[in-house]
Amino acid sequence: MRNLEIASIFREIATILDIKGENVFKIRAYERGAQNIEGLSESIEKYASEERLREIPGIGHDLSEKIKEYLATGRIKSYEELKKSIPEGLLDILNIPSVGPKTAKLLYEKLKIKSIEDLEAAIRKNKLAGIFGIKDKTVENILKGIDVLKRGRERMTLAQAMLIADEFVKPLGGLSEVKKISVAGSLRRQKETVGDIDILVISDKPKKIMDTFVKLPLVKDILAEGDTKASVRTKNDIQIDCRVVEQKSYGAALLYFTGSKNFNIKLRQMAIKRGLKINEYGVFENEKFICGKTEEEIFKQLGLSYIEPELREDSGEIELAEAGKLPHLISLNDIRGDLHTHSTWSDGESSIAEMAETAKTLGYSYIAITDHSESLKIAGGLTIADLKKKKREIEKLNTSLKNFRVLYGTEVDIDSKGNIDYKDAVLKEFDIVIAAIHTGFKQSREQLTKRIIKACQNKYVHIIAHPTGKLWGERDAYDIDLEEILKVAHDTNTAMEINAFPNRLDLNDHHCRRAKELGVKLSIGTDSHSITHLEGMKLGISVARRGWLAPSDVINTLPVEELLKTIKK
DNA sequence: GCCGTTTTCGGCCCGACTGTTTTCAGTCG
Repeated sequence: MRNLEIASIFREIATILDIKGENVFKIRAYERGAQNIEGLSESIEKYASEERLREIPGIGHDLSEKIKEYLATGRIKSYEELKKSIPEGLLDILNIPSVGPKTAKLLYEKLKIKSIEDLEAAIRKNKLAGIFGIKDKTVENILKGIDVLKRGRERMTLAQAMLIADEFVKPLGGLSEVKKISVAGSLRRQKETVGDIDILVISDKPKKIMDTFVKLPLVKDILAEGDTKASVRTKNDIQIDCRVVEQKSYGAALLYFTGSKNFNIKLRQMAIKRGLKINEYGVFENEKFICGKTEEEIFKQLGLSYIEPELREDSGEIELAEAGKLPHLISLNDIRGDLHTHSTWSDGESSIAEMAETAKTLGYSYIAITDHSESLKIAGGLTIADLKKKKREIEKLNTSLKNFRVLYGTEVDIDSKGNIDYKDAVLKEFDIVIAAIHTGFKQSREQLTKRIIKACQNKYVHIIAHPTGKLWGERDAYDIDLEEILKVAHDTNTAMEINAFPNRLDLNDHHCRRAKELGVKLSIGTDSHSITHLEGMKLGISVARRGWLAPSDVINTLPVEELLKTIKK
């Protein structure tokens, strides 16, 4: 899987061409190629070996030749030469907000500035001031930009973004001048990480909205403030953009502001073919306003069925919408139970009864209590004696619960050789067994893959939990051949988990889509360690929706009897 | 560099805000 390597090379080529002042469409062609390669759910090697590279949108003759060259030789000659044509550090300068290719080129040509360090030194010596087109304000913005870059804010997780967005949406939404307010951008598309937060407001008094927005308590800096659009940076260095439009443009603005960028471009191209123009104010024929109040009417105007925000990536959904064949996406209401939770028996903070009670209030009809297994001492893994007591507790609880069932489960450890922590005789007592890797993350790709495959092949393992082990901001995914694992999962009727815990979200959307293509069943579990975590299901749902999953792809949409029948091997 | 139901050349999404050179290029989304 060298998709990301190739995508990042194409992106870098685009950047270098940009600095060199090449044709903007050529630059865009490389960016588009990179984007589409990143979005593939199969490995680029597979496309190459099947002579299908040019089926990838945006990959034509030249780019496909470069991909083949890279796969064969490990390098791309023209790229190496291109790199030599500009100083190495110059690319870093482009990462500074407010500094683009034109400025970078100017700085290099006039002052021989080749790196961020050079740039800082030049500013200290007051050398920038003499350059045509650069004055105090520009220098100030560059300095601010360098500061932001150095603090290196990463993208935030979806859960964090939701919380921060609330801090802006609630106070703004309370204004009498606000008719409607909505988050947009990658947050509305429910991406697993969010770069900045976009807020759309409908109002006839944009000035009042702008004034209030830039003065909210969380705001540290105002990056830009116009009549209908403003950008601020919060105290925790997050950029928030706010845009105000009139009611009649709500749908058009929401569509535009939600993106993705490629999705918008595709829609606007479709509009042009129909003699129409789309912008954030509406759909226009010449200068005549056609529609724009709702997203639905704009899609309809283009001959498309409604496309859910989570699907808007230009990765095939537009074509399906044209044919009226979009998948019916799963939603939170479809979930009938949580299949991954912990109780006070291991490292959870709530009792089984408390967990069950809360699950009931969420409208579920079952919950699996899947405490850790014996070898995971640090998380209070259960001994065989513990298991007997826990099972009795669950049986007793189940006799008193109406229309609800607690499933006797375990999250059993897969050891470094791929063995399951409990013996088969113990495993077969459980209603549901999920298996997971908690140690030995640094093993080779072969070893790790083998371990998980061996777990799939165990007759009593129903689900593999958090299959890639990724922890956002803490730990990268461990190196596994997921494609191979998914194939075995399919053959052994083992479900793969979407772990809904806020900093896991593992599998991701691409993995889900691939799993679905291969006919692998998915399970969404919250990995709750207290009753307060159970509501995290919505994050798992967001991954599933972005992964094109329908209710029928996810086992915990089934009634309990059917669920147990389905998972049986 | 890509692409084609206005096809193999001539297009390529569209607009807000900023700083500055005061009419517009650069940057960003």
